[in-house]
Amino acid sequence: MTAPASIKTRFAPSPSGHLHVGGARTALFCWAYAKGRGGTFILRIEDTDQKRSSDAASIGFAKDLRWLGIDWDEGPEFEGCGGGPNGSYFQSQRLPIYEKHLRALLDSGKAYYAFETTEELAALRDAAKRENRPFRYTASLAPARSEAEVAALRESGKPAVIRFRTPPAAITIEDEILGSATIPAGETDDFVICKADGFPTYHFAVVVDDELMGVTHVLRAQEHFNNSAKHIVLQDALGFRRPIYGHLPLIFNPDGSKMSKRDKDKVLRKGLAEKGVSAPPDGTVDPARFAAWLKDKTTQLELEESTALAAHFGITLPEINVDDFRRSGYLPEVLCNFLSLNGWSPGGDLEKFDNEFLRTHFDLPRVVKTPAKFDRAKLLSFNMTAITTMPRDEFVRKVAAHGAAFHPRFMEKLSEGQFRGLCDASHERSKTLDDLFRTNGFLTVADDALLIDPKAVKKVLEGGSPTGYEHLKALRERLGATDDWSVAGLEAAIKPYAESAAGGNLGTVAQPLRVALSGGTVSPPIFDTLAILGKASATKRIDLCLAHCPATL
RNA sequence: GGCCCCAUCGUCUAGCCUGGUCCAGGACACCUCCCUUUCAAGGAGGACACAUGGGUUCGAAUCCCAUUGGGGUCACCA
Repeated sequence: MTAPASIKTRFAPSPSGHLHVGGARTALFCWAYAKGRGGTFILRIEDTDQKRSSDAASIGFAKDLRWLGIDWDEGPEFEGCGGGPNGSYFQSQRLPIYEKHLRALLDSGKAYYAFETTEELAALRDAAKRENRPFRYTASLAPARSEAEVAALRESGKPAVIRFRTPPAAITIEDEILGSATIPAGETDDFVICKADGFPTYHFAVVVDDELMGVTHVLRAQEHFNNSAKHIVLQDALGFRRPIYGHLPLIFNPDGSKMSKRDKDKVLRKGLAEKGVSAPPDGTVDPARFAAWLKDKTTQLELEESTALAAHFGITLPEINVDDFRRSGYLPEVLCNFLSLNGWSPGGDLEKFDNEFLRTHFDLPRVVKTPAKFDRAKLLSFNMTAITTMPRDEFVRKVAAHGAAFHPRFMEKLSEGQFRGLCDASHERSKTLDDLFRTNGFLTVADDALLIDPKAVKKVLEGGSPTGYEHLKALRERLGATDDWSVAGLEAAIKPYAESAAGGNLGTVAQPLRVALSGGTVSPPIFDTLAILGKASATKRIDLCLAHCPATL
């Protein structure tokens, strides 16, 4: 067979925490590259670090990937994706495979046991640093031992790692995105390929799996660039093929810092400080844990804890992970589109496209070499365009699904008719699927529990001539006599009043109403707000508001 | 610090490979005005970049070199 082997890419996350947007973009590009060329896309779980990996994280990754519209041909089985002849796709379940190849390297003298403890290595590194020279581990650092001595040490149970005997030669990495780069001899040291706990290191597992799974193209973040040198020497030693490499530019925060969960902690600390919070509300975080966290800025809360705290205090945490963006009401297709634009472009002026377009157009030469700063404002703009241009029914459907998932209490309190009315009033002003829930809390509080912003009272109700209260009182009479509470009916009832009492300036009469109904100066258009609330609730709110007005009226 | 990589508006980028059509295009953000029922949105304008210095060339954003700046990496984490 001389036909070119079909293309095979893989996304290989380590299942700790949540799927980061950077990882999502890597997955997207790997997926698009393979699928656009009739190839195969693999999802492989790199769980060789026992301490950090969790099943929950693996499932979370799979879910996030599916939400983004990414499917995999081989990998863990999830919602119809995965399976395949090269399993297991969990590295922790492939230990015998790694051991076999480790054995071969050991037997041929290309790898050796090393017995230094973590502390000893740290001391060596420190010493090197003091002398201002780089530390590189080589076999010559360890005392010369005969085979029998090594065997005896092994026998005694002394912890040992296996190191690769890196050949003393320069290594050239051919990269489809960056071009080729040569790492000088001696830069790559005798790195560890098997840890003391018997698990292979990332370097070893990746090389073995990519070979065995038939991976032809390795697309990964640029932070792995130097690792490729290690992988190449390993491939040579094991007699493996060399895949084609492509290292993708990194994605940073606008200030150039790394996007990490630390960012959430920072915002949360700041928000809590501004609000003067010194103890956690019940049901959010354990008080002792909270106190410890507050004291030590280097520690971080669990994601669930910070999310609960932020929700309680109305603090908006920066989105970092894919599920953060989902929670915030971004559309998956928009996130994919925007992520693709960070590091790749189809050329020309086109920038709005879907995954199908990406699949058929993505290529390596057009990947940019420079790191990108993640611009949420532009993402938000894309999201709004997508939302406001979708059909109304689709919007209602998506908002309802979002509400069911993230705002069940809100959904319960609204009737179907009210919800539909709210959607009609909010569609064209929604930047996210979450906006409507965040900004219309006044709809779900009891009429007599509505808090009115004092600043709004002062400005809108007490101010003006006639005052807002006076308008409100007049409006209350008209509304009481109105039975048609449709948006059009309400408009017909109120507009004439605005004509006669405010010279046609609807704003003058709408704002007092808005404050009485919503407690603040921002709400959906006033006729919609009235209609959604309904006559009973709206008139009650106005009455309650009027009851608080100064006696001078 | 060693090694590797990179360098166009504030940001994401087009153009660069195959020098002239680029006094550098688009998008988001920003500014001004208009519209307006709050918040948004919308309409019309506007400001804004080839990091610097040397070459090569009739001609350079595009090719070469240096400087500066940025990033990555130097783990029994991936």
